[in-house]
Amino acid sequence: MLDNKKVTELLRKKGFKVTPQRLAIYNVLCNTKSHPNAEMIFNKLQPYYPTMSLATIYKTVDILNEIGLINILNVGEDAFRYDANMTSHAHICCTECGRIDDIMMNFDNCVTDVENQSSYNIEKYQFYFYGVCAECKAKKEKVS
Amino acid sequence: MLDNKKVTELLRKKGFKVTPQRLAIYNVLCNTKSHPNAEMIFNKLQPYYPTMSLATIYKTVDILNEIGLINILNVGEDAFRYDANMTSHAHICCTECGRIDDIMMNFDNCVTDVENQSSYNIEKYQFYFYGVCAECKAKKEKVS
DNA sequence: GTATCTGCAAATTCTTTGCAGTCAT
DNA sequence: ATGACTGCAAAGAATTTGCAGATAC
Repeated sequence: MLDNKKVTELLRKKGFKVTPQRLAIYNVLCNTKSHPNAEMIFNKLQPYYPTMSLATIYKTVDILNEIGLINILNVGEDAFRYDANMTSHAHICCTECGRIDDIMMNFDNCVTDVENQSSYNIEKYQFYFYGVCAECKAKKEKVS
Repeated sequence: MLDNKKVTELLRKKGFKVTPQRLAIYNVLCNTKSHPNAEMIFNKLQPYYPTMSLATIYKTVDILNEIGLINILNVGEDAFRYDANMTSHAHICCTECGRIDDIMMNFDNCVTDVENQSSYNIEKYQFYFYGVCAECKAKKEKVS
């Protein structure tokens, strides 16, 4: 969740150019909690950057991921989702409506355990929980 | 990891027919630890079922997943991977060579914590760790 | 000024679908 | 006997690639 000035510095330091598109895409990700996929980012920016293409979004999220500004999520859908929240946390997906929420919980002790048990050097992790969210639970009860 | 007799019973009970292809695909998954994708399963069965198509594999893994015999994994590659090990465990992926290993560790206490913190009913979870495996670590050291 | 970037279109790749013939029950 | 299944080919969908013109530096 860096401001444009910091993002600019970081992009330059890593050898990438700073373009309005790149800043805009990162800002979309900073200002949402919905973990959008490429198309959702595209739709959000459509009014402001009507000529922007999906290819630019894909190229940009790759760069943002490479320089450590965002994470790429795989919840099991056909499309990837993107997240600018880089603090250690997990995700929980509703199997009914598809929403994805953050679980702001730290699992670093799990990482230590796993590193001790395996022969890997662990760089990062992704935890996904699946279940029915409160809203969908309520809806289901109303029906039955 | 059920035997053919138990798989047969389960398929019938859930209203699916029992075919040699279905048993063969499940058996491939039971007899490997490499978490194959559809194409790998296809290649493995090619000598024995030379006319089997990828479509059959995709349809079958969907059914096996639906009746609780396998899990579908998304490690972040382009293709899904399949796992017949249904005991609670996590996966660790080597970012160098792409291998996927099991972490036979139980994370049920995390599930309880998350269920308490969120308003979800949790049905299942997937934990993915990413890092460099022992073999790739050794290779890298030799080069430098 | 020049190397990189954007945006378009085409290509690629994994997965799904429709359908005719086959098989399980 | 019949409803479900297989296998083929074609379709679908997300992502990547190639390239010409535009832009950051």
